[in-house]
Amino acid sequence: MNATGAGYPLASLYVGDLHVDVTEAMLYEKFSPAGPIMSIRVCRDISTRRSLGYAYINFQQPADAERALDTMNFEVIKGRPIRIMWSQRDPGLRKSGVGNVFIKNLDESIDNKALYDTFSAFGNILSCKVVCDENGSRGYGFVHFETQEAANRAIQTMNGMLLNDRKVFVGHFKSRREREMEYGAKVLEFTNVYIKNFGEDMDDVRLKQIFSAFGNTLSVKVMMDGSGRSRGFGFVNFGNHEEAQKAVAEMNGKEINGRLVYVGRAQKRIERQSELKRRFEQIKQERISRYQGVNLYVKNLDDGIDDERLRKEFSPYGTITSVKVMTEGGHSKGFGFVCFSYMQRLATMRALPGPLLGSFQQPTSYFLPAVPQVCFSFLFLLTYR
DNA sequence: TTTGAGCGG
Repeated sequence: MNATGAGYPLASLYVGDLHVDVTEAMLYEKFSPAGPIMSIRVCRDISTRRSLGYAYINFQQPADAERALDTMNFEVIKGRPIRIMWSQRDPGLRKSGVGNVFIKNLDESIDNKALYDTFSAFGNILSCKVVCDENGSRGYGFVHFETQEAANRAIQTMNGMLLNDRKVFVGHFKSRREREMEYGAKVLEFTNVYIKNFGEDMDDVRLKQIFSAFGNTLSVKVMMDGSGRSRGFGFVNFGNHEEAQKAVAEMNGKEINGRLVYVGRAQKRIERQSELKRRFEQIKQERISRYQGVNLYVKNLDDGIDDERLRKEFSPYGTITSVKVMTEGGHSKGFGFVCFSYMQRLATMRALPGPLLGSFQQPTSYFLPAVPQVCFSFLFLLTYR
């Protein structure tokens, strides 16, 4: 397909992936050798005038535009390879993703041009790119063909082939959403089961005995520490999902070695990491909101002051949710925390001696000699670690 | 390990 194809403006090129500082003048300099140019426009944000990273080059002759596309694609301006396509105002093909191919495990030596040349054997390419960062190729890229047929040919021929000694994956492009859906469907069909809390007295053979009751176990693994002792958890992979599900349904919460065990779908490492992270964030958030503006830091405490005494001294000011004198080796470290319930916050502030009110604005320490044997200083903490 | 962005006057 070329500029004479249906729907293409005759001699207009779309140039994308432009550095924001690229100007019409720079583009003119780059493209004018290909032939007489009618107009060039870098598209800009209407209010800020900042470049949107793409431009149009309108040639007088379609043949010149075609030559520019063939010879100048991926040329570098301001350190960035430009990506040239025919101007195609109908977004249908771009949006549908038909003919879009994803390639991974690319050798770092394969750049945009090499990818383009390799895949153009299968049909007309609308757009092509190797994804890069500051260190060069990230080893994957995209080739968007004009037709599904060309994409199919490319996948059929190239998937699993060696490209500069690396076996590349070539498949239809899938959006993040599609991939998540696929993964979700796979998760629902899990066969691998995770068991924890069965203690040290366990090995593969025994675990297999227990879980064989639910079906055919393809693999059984009790995780061990360096000295060969059970770490209290392991995995059983079943021949099919129904067996795995049955094992979970019947064994979760049951007793093994006198302990209540957890039995559930085994997660991938990535999945588990993200769940742990999420849970940690949630706990942190709860803690912040629980203590926000209500926790008092008390320092300069006499050695004899314990939790009990601290609570007694502060209880006239409101409902205390927790009191803690920090200790080390059984000895007071001379400071601690008193936490009031949120509803008590204002009342607490009003009840505290006048000069102290100022301390709520800034993390300043105040010395309060009026209370016998106990010296207080206050500052409000936003968070409590 | 890695599954995008993108169409004016």
